[in-house]
Amino acid sequence: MGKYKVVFCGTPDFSLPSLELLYNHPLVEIVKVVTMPDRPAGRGKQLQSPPVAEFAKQHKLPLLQTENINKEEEFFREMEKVQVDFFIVLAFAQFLSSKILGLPKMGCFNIHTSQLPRHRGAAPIQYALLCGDKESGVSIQKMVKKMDAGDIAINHPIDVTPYETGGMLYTRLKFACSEALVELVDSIHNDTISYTAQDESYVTFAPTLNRDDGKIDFKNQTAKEIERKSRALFPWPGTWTILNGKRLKIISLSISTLKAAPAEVNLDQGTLVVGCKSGAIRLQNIQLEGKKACTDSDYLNGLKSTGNNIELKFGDN
RNA sequence: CGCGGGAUGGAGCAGUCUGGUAGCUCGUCGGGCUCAUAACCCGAAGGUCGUAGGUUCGAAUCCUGCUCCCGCAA
Repeated sequence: MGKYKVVFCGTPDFSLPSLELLYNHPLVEIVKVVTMPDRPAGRGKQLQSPPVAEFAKQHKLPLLQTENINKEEEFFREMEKVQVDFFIVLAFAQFLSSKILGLPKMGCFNIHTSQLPRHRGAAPIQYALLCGDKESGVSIQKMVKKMDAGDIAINHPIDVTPYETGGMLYTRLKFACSEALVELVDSIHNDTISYTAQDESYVTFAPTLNRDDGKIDFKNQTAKEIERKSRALFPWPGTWTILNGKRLKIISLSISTLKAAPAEVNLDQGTLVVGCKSGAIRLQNIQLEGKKACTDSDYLNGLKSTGNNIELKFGDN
């Protein structure tokens, strides 16, 4: 019996463990890797290849970089000819048309980093933490035209720790995806695959986050909300606020027992404590724009060298 | 050549515009006070001011090249 002919669609480093697993899987032959085009990125806007493209080049896998997979006629005909068995789609950032969805014999499988139907959308990892979920996981669904709404083939739960950050959960799920993928290939191979329809009444959405979502408003958010947000959005997109008219990145913070009026500071213990709508937050590690990250006490020590009274104003204008 | 900030004893900063060989808050070390302390008091050590060159009687400070770090943006 021949290997399964598989197309892998993905873009960032998050896709790599799963791609690598398929690459090393004895039952799988990767007939094409599809990813986004090279983009100018970073300081100086250098052109950079997506990690998945790098991997494909390095291991001499057939690679297609495209802005829109649905418009790649040649790719479509080629895949039709080789009779692809299934697609694996993970962090691809493109929609697949129904034409593509119907191309492979067994359909297209999407690996999603939450237990569907909870947290459909682009940012399920952060939303799990924002919502204070005790459990997260990986679902593999058979893709349909509606976003993240397909029947579930594999459900692979993992626990969430109370101190978990977005980055930590991201990393754990990155590898959990490849484990779920093993289960999927197994179930296909043993012909034990079964599908469960999603219960639409439990659907929640996790829309794309951007930098503005990381803004903290001490007047209108409680300490508890801010603490959760800080963990959920670390390290991306990160949380920040405006201090004395400049952007202040907040690397880490904790809930403080000290008291302070909303958006007012309390420096009584040599730490930077800011009052919230309710409760107060200590900003432990902060980074002023153009500066390196440092602790709150380092920052306060530095302010004293100016000799002036320390005035710290949080918020806009 | 996308925009911008920065590099000063171990840490975070001031001083740069208006050149005259360096200061603040911490930390460290020694001593004192205290039942004790992350608290307080006294004292000390520690810096070729990122790097190369230029201007000058004299450069952390003005000019030029280079390296590294960071915010925005993608």
